[in-house]
Amino acid sequence: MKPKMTLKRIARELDVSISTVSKALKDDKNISQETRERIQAFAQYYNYKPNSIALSLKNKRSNSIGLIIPEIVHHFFAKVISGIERVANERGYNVIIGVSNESFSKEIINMELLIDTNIDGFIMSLSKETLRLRDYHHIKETINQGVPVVLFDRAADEIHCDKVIIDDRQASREAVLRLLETGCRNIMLITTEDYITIGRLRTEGYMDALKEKGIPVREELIHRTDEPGDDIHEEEGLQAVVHRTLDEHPEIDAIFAVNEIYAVTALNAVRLRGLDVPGAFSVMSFSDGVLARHARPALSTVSQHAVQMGKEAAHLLINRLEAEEGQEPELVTRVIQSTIVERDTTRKKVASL
Amino acid sequence: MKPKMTLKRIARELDVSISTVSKALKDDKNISQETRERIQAFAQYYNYKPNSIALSLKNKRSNSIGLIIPEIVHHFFAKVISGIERVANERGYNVIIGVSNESFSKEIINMELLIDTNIDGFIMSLSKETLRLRDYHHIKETINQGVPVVLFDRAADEIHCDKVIIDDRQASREAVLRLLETGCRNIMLITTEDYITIGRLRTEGYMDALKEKGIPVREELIHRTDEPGDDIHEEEGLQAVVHRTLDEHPEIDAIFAVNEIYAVTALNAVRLRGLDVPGAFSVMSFSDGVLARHARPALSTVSQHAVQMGKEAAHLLINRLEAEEGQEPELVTRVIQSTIVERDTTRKKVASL
DNA sequence: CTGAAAGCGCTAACAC
DNA sequence: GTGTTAGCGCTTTCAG
Repeated sequence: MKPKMTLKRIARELDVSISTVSKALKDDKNISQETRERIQAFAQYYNYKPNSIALSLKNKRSNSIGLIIPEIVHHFFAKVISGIERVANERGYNVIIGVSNESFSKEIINMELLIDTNIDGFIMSLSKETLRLRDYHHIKETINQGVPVVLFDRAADEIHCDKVIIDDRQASREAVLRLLETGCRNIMLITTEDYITIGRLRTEGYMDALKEKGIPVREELIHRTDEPGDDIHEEEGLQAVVHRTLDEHPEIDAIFAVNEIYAVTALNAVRLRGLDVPGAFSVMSFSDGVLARHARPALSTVSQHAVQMGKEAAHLLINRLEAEEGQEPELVTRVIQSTIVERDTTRKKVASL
Repeated sequence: MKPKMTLKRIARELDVSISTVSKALKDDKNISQETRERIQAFAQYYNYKPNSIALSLKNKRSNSIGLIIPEIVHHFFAKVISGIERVANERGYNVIIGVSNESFSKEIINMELLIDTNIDGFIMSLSKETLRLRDYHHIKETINQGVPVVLFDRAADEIHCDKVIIDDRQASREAVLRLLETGCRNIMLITTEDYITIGRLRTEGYMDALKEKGIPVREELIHRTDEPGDDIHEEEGLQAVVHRTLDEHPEIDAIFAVNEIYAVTALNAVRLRGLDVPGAFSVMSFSDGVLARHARPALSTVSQHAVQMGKEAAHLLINRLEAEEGQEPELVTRVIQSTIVERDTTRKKVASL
């Protein structure tokens, strides 16, 4: 293990002072051409790299950004990370991850851990528990301490910071309109409890679409699953719910689900009943995973452009970090456009209502 | 933004020296009980936290570990990360990620980037290109420089370091044996090119099982897909291959695939032909994703225990990092047990051959 | 043109 | 008991 090259070592070897080396490597014109070249060649040869820790200590910035996500084994978040990681690297930043596991306290602990690591700013998506509790003091404090935060996907109005979200309500509305346009009339909604902002917004979008077309909203056709989140548990439970609902309301001719897992589960239940999808029954879903693509029939979805979301978030944060003192950009909320991907669980658009 | 508490500030406020503060906070008995308490109370009150950058500079270790993975939007890797992240956090380390994107050069760039960040060690899984090129100089050099590396999943014999792998050959053998035991005789194999170590090992396991049961290996039943890796492209291509192969060899009564995507694609092709799964045709696959669980019929798989793999890798690395000088543990290769998860694409075990 | 010195926050050996 | 000092690697101001 050869010891790391440092300014000190170079200085000693070349019999100059440390500061001369430092300047020479910065091509400071105060140093004679000759000395500069000698030092640069030497540094080059020995592959000198400045010690980033020392730089951090000096500059009080680490060029690392903290990323807090609720869950990593999750296509949506994985894709967001990939977007973040890409632009962060391009712009010279490292990404340090913390997983809150949907827990309020773990979210806080992780933030503290990362703050102690001297990250320059945060990109995060709030945990479910945080959203339920509506306790955002840790985030507000962080921002007050001068550490910028960018929220993505799961944000909260109460927190004043840059945000990257999709217009869930609008996207949901469009998806439901699409179902209506292809002739569906009785659309069951599978969503989350309302404390999950995005679930609520998607529910509202569903209602918007119905109202827009003069179709009454029937609470019986709305199922709000509680815990399972987008996790796998309780899949059984959801299947049962679908069966029961379809038993009670045989007029239902479509299901709109706020996430992939719900949708695939529902789709399987529907097909088990021998219903023809998409001939007699349609299914549409929000999604960002592989599940939709590989389900049979392949699931039509509202795609969330997760990677773009990550990129956008990273840019916002880094722009702010690199802004001149007092020149910080205004707080913005970027809305990422979502698009409907028609696959095989919906009919092609035929006539307008 | 209140300025950070530092030893210096505490010292100034309390009118003692910096080192007294430092010692007091460490509860050094050399400092009088009284002074200690006074200082501790003050520090506590102002929420003093040592600056980790300064500590890193002093100790020459950052308590961060670098994680290099080929791809993040991938269930297997996401799960591994989650395992790593969990034990790293427990043991007081941060995880910094770099994604090689299956590229040799990006793998190197990422490693350099992370080394410059002064990470204490690496956990990594080799990119496909690296495996194909068999060029491991960057890793060997890193190890030589005294930065420990733990390889998981995609390792190489040539590299001397701790490894966490699954016994792919053995696991594959068992999976194929299982198919044979449930009465399958003509098993098509969908695998990767041989330069992907794990693909090759799984192919060998397939052969082992056949030989063990006295069944000749027929190259016509083995399909080695080239690029698509476990990515989604070329799915069409694979479907076609399956159809062609089944046309030419109607005696085929099972497919064993080395990953989920291949398997689901094949499964869909098989079902499109009207074959009864698992009645007349079985499908089995390696997997670590959600796809298998949600496919219909749900796919029987060899589960890879990715989370455990991550945990194991993190422990190995941290143990080495924290070993006393000269007391480093022996290099080990941990083999993670894989298990067969019987779902609905295979028949229950009935009789032994 | 070059170098000495201070400082970023912390620790540790060594004085007093 | 407490303080001084040096040092981790680097930048930057100020002298020479």
